[in-house]
Amino acid sequence: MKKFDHKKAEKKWQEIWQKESIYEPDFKKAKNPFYNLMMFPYPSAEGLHVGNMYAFTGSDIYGRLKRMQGYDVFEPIGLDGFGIHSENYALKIRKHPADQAKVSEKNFYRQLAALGNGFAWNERLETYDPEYYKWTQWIFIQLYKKGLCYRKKAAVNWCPGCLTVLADEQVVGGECERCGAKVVKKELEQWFFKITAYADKLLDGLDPVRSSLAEVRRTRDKVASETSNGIDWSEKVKIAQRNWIGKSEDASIRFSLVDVPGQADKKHYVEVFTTRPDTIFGATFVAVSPELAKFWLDIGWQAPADVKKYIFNHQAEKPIEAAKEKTGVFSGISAVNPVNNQKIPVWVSDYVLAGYGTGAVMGVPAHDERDLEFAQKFKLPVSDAPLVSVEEGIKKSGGKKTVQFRLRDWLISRQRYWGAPIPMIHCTDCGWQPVPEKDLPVKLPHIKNFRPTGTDQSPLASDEKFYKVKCPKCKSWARRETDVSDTFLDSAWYYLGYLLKFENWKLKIGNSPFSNDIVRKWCPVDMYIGGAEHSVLHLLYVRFLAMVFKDLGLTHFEEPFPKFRAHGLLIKDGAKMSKSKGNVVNPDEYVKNYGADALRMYLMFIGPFDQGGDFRDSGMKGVTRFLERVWQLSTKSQITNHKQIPNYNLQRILHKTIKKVTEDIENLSYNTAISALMILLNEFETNPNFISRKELDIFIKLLAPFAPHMAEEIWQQIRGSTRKITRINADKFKSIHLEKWPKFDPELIKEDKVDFIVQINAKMRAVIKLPVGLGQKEVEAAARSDNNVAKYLTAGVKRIIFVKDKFINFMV
RNA sequence: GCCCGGGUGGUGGAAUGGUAUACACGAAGGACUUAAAAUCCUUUGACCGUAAGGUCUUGCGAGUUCGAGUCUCGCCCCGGGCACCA
Repeated sequence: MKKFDHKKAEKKWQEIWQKESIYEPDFKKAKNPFYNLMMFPYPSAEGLHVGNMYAFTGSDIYGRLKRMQGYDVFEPIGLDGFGIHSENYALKIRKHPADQAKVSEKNFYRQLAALGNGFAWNERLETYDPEYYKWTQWIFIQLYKKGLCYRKKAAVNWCPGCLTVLADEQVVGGECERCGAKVVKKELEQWFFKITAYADKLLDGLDPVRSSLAEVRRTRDKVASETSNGIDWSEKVKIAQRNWIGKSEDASIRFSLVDVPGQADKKHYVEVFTTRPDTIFGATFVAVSPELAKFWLDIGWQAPADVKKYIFNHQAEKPIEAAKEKTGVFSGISAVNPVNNQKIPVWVSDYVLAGYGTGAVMGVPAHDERDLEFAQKFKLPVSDAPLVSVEEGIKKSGGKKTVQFRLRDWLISRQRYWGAPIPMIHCTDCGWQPVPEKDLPVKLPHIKNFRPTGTDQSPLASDEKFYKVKCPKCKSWARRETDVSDTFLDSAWYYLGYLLKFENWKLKIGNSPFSNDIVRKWCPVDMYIGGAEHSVLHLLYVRFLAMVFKDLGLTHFEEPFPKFRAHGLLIKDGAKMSKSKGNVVNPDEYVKNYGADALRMYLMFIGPFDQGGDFRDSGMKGVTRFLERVWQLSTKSQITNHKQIPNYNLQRILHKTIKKVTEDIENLSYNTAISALMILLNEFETNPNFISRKELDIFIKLLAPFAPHMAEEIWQQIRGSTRKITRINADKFKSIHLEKWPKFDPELIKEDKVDFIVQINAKMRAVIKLPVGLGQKEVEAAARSDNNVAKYLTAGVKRIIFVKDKFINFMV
């Protein structure tokens, strides 16, 4: 028997699928639209990572099930090609990012095509395409006009590696998410998106309490997803977002200040911020952040020299570090505790965070570890004053309840080259003006010197042709903003971008691009799959923008992804894959040697999709064997002979498998779905004479989402000559991937006999086969007649526990 | 420190409170072959036993239950996230 030629078959079907557009939904006429989205990759020049393939395959299998279940599935693909990551690589290999993008794009699409996924290639997009970033810029302007985008001088995160500022979300453990350099704080004026204005909404959408989905359901044209309790997301990711937004209810309490040089006592005050107003009687000092102290200096405080020095030392660039040794200095000022009129010292200390609460805390060493540590270091008293209730603490101190969020506004500007230019113009007379929408896109010029400057200026600041423009308002000379926007802005709306691409980018600026029928029909996204590492980056930004779009009347939905599932991480031989370890798996090699189908199946068989798995070369063998056995069985001549001998047992296993595979794919439990297919194949092989074409057809359909090429090859071979198909007879060709997904017959699944477990004192002593539905008496009799059981039942039976069709337990 | 996941054979991993170790890899033995690869068959948690059968076993220790990998409590270890957020 001839072996399956995966190279030939994969190439052939990929071409035919594309020619026949079998994965292109009819956007306008589709009756059951299903938007199956996978996080698009940034095209690293090293090529597609096996981790990408793992994620894409998982998403594709789900999409293929839905397609066969009769949905009009839209599974788009694109490249998140703008941004620091791609640019850093271009810098490293001394190539212009725009040139490198072309190379990466070609390579990536080639690799993606080789996977055999059901991508809608016509709608593919790249974020660096001017047609795309025209709308990225348009979105920026809409936020600006709505007052959700502003410029502010602030202590921001500066990456000395990437030579640009970063958003809080992009600083991981004090290091740059991209290059790993230690991030420092720098005082700079930057563009921000006011994501904090949506903090409450972002939080509420996660929770079952106030379901924003109810609203979606009312307004959405297509069938609402089955979720009724907030968004249906992996709990892990919801928790991460909840923590990142970090809502807490606190109190702010006013302490009047005394001993301020040259000022009357109690003329000034400080607001301290606390979650523990119940501990206020134990306050023995007040601590303020250096930043707040600096503000006091600015408004006229005559501080002692050492205090000034301390404050200024803490304004400089400094690395973000976790829990270091606390430092501080006594300010000379004292504060009065409003509950007992005690005079306590005010310290300036770097353990107080400027950006959270009021930038001042009351030190209660008896009830707070950090306060205690500080008090011990500086020999401050520790009071044993008793606790009161929270309410009493607030009431007696005259404090007020406040709500705090940990979430900060989204820093959107970058001092880099490879991004969408921020569409703003600064005029000395008129101030900041958005670029008129008709002038979009502001094209990124192809400049020679694209290297980051290391200053607070982007490389574009050296291109006069770019920045020297007329003010849109007064027409006098003005300066264009030369920073570009964060890559995460590109990816925060791409799911809508695919739908604009369907219209060939033809929408005119001035009309709302997102409120058309197509968006109404296809959004929100039905199933979103991606990495959990984006829990507080991408996934938060997308939700934020979706809410803004809704409020601007651009779209009809608030949550872009009612259903999201995070996939796990792939490791190699027990260790994380990394370039430095040299253990990164390149899918090309495996696709070439084993075939895309085999690699797909192996990746999915390796472990639970949401938990990831350990890639071992030895594991490829199992699925390769399996597929070859499927091929051999399917191409055996007698099966095509319509010979059918009724075999009840085989039917039962077949229908059980339909049920299991269907449910497992729905739950993304691909590993167990595959094992069910293996069990069925084993069964087929032991009963080769009982299989007719009907059984084989069902099996091949169940296999189709996992091994799309081989399934198609078998399907078409059974139905006639493949030679004809190669020439494509469009009238006759019907892909297996558009066939109906098999349904199981509940009657056929029912067992007529059952393995009855017989226990004596909860220890299993026998398994006896009995017809289903027997009562306790019959089972007891059958059990007693078993020799091994009988020998334990010589003494009297005290009690019998009986569960129908399952087990019987004799207590002796 | 806090919040999530995990811990099951030699390995990856299965198990609605009811036969623990499905499926696969690996290994051992056999068939085919001049030989090897490939393929096929058998065995494969540990221990005792010729066998029938028995005992033990899901990180550790308790508990609930007729019955616990699964539920509860207390630990230990691994992975991930947050972290001077008052």
